[in-house]
Amino acid sequence: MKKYKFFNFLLPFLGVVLLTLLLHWQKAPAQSSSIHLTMGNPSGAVTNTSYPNNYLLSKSQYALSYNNTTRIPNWVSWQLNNSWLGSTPRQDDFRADTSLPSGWYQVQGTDYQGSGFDRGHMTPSADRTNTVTNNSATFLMTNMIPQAPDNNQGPWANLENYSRDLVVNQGKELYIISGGYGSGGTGSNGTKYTIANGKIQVPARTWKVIVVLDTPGSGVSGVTTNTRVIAVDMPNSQGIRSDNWKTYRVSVDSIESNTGYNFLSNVSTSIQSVIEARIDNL
DNA sequence: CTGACAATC
DNA sequence: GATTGTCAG
Repeated sequence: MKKYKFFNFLLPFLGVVLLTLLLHWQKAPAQSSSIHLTMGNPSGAVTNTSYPNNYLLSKSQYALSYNNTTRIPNWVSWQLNNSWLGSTPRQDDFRADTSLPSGWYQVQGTDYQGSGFDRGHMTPSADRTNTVTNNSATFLMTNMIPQAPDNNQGPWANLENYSRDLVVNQGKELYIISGGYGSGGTGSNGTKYTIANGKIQVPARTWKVIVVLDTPGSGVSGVTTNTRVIAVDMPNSQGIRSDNWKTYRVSVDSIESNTGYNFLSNVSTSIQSVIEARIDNL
């Protein structure tokens, strides 16, 4: 009898503990737990097949909003710091992303062949060289957009190299978001609006937003009105190969108005309004 | 000139 | 795997 009385005494406490755990478990999926979405979720993407054109794919290596109409990501977002970098060689295993919801077309590793467009990485292979698994993940076709070779291998690649330099040689931590917008690009076989028999759309422009944190690990609170933000918007076209990426710098505000996305939404609006209006000039 | 990175065939 | 091209050191 004594034992039962003791249990009755404990019951309310047990109830509170269980309820607290339950609430936490329910809340967990709702928030963007991904480190790659530290600065925000630009389109409010959710992992819900009711929104096939803004479907959140959250991987340990990066997060993205997939568009099942264009068959390319709306945006891809990833963290870049020293811990992601190592000596793993490029895996080159371009392949379909089988994690897409069943019934959706899966862009094949071969779908860009003969199109005149590169399978342009959003999260670069060279930004994930710490393990074979992480490098290989960048070759999933959901991380690709059809990119004009002169864009991808020219100023776009140079900005990627510059970004890694900020991490390796200046100790920065970056939060990067990139994608395309508009319709119709000019690749090595001319202007196209779609490739792969109309299955995949070709964007007219490619854009990128890079938040440069002086203190790795400082997160959103490391962002001040002095924080450097590099944003670029360049044509998805041939003929720009030898252009300096710096000539394509714009404000985050201009990319927001062209894409309809809201960047850095986890940063206080008073800081956002300053750093999103500024055009990088370093 | 070489190595790293972006690719294609 | 071989080849092409750019860039940084």
